[in-house]
Amino acid sequence: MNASPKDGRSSSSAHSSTRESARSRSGDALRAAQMYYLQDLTMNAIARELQTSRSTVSRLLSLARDTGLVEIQVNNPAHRAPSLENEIRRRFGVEAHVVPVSGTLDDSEALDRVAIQAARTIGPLVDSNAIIGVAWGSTLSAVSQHLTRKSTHDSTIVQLNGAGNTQTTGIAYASEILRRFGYAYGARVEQFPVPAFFDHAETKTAMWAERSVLRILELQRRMTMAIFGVGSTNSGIPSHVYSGGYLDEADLRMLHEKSVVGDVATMFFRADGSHRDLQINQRSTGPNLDLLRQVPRRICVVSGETKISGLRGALAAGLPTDLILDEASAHLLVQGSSD
Amino acid sequence: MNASPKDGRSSSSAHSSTRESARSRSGDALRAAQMYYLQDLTMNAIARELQTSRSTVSRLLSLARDTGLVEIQVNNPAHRAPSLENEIRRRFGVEAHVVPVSGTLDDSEALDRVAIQAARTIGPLVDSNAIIGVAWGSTLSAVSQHLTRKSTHDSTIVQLNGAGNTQTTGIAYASEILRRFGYAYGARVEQFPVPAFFDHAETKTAMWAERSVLRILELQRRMTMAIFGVGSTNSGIPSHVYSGGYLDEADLRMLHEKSVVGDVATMFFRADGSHRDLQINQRSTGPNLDLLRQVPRRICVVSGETKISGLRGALAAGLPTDLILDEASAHLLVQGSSD
DNA sequence: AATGCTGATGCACAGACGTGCACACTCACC
DNA sequence: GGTGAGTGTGCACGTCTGTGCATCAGCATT
Repeated sequence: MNASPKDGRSSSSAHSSTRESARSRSGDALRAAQMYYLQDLTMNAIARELQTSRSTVSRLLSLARDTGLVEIQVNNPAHRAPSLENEIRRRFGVEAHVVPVSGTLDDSEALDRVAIQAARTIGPLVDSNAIIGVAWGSTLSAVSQHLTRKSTHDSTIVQLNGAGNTQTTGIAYASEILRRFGYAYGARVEQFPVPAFFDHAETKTAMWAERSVLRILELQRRMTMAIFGVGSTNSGIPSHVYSGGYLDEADLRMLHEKSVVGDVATMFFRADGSHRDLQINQRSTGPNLDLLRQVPRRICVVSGETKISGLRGALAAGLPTDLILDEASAHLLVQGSSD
Repeated sequence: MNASPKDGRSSSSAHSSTRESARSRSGDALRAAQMYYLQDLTMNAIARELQTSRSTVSRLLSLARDTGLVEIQVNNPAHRAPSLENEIRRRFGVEAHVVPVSGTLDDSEALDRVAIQAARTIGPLVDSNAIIGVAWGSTLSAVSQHLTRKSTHDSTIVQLNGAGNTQTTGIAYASEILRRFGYAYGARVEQFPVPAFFDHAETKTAMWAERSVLRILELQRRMTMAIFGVGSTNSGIPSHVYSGGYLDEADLRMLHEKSVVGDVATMFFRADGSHRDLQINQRSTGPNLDLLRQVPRRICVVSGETKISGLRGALAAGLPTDLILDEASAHLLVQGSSD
């Protein structure tokens, strides 16, 4: 990053012990973080030692947090009674992270809180040399806004499915989502410049032979992690995909007729997880679900009870390995399904 | 712990979705911690959701921290310029954790801050099924007072060397140190009820064949981690060992004559790390240093510039794998030794 | 030299936080 | 049934912390 060459002037002859060890902003941030979080000094005390003002220390500390210098983990001791997490793991075979939210919140606020916690949960899982597939949609957009930075080497963010669409332009936000991920983890960003759905399956076939597309597909094949939400057909507030002009009337009718319950990255499935025979998936640019299932870590973020039926389908299809969802939905999930 | 059966009174009849999921104190602590550290809510907001007062939330949060529910790490990005840590690793082959302290602190305060940070650094390294050897002395005493709890299964704390001594009684604190470690990590504590030094090497030989002693030695052989300070002969403030009545005049003279620079767990060594020919070690109850070197993780905590020469010896002898020390000492350490 | 721009700083204030204290409740023992 | 120890709670207070604002230094452009 900012390779400030100010270190050359080590000098200061025999400066007893204070000595300007990396007197850079981030160096100070590290020292401040150690003193604050590891030695329990107050910001005032730190300011004195760093010879600066208390408010600067406050800012240094938020820098340290935002920058990933400080990592705060909340570990859920697995050995608690029949916690929701355990229950979900037992029934669906996925690692669950239940986000506590009081039931009386409006949807967008709940989404926001799930997103914050999701972002912080994902952080520690990101490694160097990772290839991270990222979908788009309101959930992922919210998550992307709360990522904390963590510098990695040689990581790549790759778009899971096309976002193109004739009607709205607002969908430039797909690339915005990717950009945020890339920024947070210091990773290359690989967009997937295709529409969400082709009009004709043949076009897809043709495009899938193009080298520009093949490069993306190859990256997707090598993904080490995938992050996505779910769409749900019966959602009260329909997902982007269902209302944003991606699908026409006929498509929607067809989804209903074929008992589709939801989608992940614009690949649709039924309640039992079946999907291979759905024609529309041959026009979708999302990842082949069989391929997706081979990604070592597949994180699904869900907020809102209306998405439950879509989520059930995704679970039946074995798509996620990790599930981050709000408490109310978690309750519904375990209630609705028999043991 | 306190299995308070107070849950029976669920009350509030059909409370829509709040629902008393594990409405125990530590359950609330977990929820509060998630909301505070993962969702950035204020304590007030959390209090509302948990239907309690803000001050209770404050207390829940400190419980969560003390209890190890919340873990705060400060990671030092290795890829910074010639940091002290890197320099020490390169020269001495140990992982260094330099504790920032302004040079103008009195010794006991510096020790305290090194100890706090040491305690927090050690925490994440402790695992289940660990066997942790712990020495005693002023440094370890300070560290033991700041350990944060972390529940483990089936771990053991084993005393590294005897603490018995005819003169002072205050040495009951050796067991106090162990007790604190045991409490913090939920581990069994195995004391080593022998004097620090035998008067006659033969007594040690005899004792070392006793089954009670063999049990401890066997545990020591299987240690997964050892934690110790260093003693330094030229220390201005002499370590306990050198002043507490463990050694007589003749012993001290001998240490000087043989060019002993310090000790770890009452096993002495010279500046070059040599120790096998020191007679006194045959009367000491500390662990054979060759054996100590086989422990996978060996953490040495040092505060105070007077201990540098002892520390140099310990490094020459290859005793620590990890070194936690204050900044001033770290500077001295790298300065004094040629590249 | 004057200019505007960017980013860091300190000040001051409002809001958030930790903690001593008094009180209420539970449980165990008399 | 009474009583006392132990524990958890809310209140109130003083301290600690985040942040808008004005300022200033550094730097590039005119």
